[in-house]
Amino acid sequence: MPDPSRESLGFLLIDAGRAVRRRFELRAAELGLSAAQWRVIAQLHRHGPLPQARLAEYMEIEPISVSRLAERMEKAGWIRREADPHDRRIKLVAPTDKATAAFAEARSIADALYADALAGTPPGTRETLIAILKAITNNLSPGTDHD
Amino acid sequence: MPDPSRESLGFLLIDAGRAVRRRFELRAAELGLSAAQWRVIAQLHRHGPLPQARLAEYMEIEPISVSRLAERMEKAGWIRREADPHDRRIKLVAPTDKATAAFAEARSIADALYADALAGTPPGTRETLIAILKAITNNLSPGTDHD
DNA sequence: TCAATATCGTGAGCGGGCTTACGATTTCAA
DNA sequence: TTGAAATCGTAAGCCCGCTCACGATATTGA
Repeated sequence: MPDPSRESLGFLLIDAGRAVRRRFELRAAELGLSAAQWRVIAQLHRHGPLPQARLAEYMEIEPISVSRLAERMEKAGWIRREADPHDRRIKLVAPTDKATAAFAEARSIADALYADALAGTPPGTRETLIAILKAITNNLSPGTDHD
Repeated sequence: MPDPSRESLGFLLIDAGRAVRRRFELRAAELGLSAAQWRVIAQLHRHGPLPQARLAEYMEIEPISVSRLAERMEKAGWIRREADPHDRRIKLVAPTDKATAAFAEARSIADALYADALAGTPPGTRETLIAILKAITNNLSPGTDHD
């Protein structure tokens, strides 16, 4: 039998993603930052202050998930949520100084982690993997117009 | 700036995994089977009836997660949980006929999904990706003795 | 102008992960 | 033999996704 579980692309993908997340959170535990929270901060540093709806698009999750996430992050002092002066529906999310400081830390944790993850693989593996993952996400995402 | 979010291996991995899971569950919705539940059934068909602790090891999740998952699956009629005659601590998990029937269905859904996911990529991409993902999981898992 | 439509954020409730902590068993070593 | 240690399953309580449903606000079109 062709090993219905271990050879399954989906299983492997989900396993690998979970392993990376688990390791990151283990090492970033003292920062008090989860993987999802780090993703938020990274988006904010990339794009500047954002409405929650925009954040949801960039992260490719649902607005309600951003709502909960932002609520916890605001409570923990990672972000501020300010009213948009031009549109009273919108809450503009911005990183605090604490978030900006943690960003660099988390980045280096992640870099070290990726090095660990790819240890022992041939050179160029990272680029190959990135290209494949982008293709997969593009192929499977409905609004297919990333990057 | 080197695109701190979109180029991040972790983000890409998590995004791709989520995209695959989302698509699978969309198509398997009429089976009433989630990705995690399908993983359980796949393990049972691979290994036969298992104690929950063994299932947790194979799936690389915590026993408590299996506990909840199995509880829901039992209620939905996917599995039975029987007492082990030789060890009263153990609950042996076995698939029902309903699960066995759904297994083949889900398998073909997954196969079609993987084909979609890798559409437009060079031949051999699948094998390359599988090899890399296995390496990552091995590198990052504590008990490192998989396949 | 003003009613229909679209967008924004969130409540309720659920699935699936996790850590920590526990009682019930079994196994093992003194 | 018996007490310590390991193993099994689960309760409690959290984070992070989701669908469905909703009020509030903007935008648009008749």
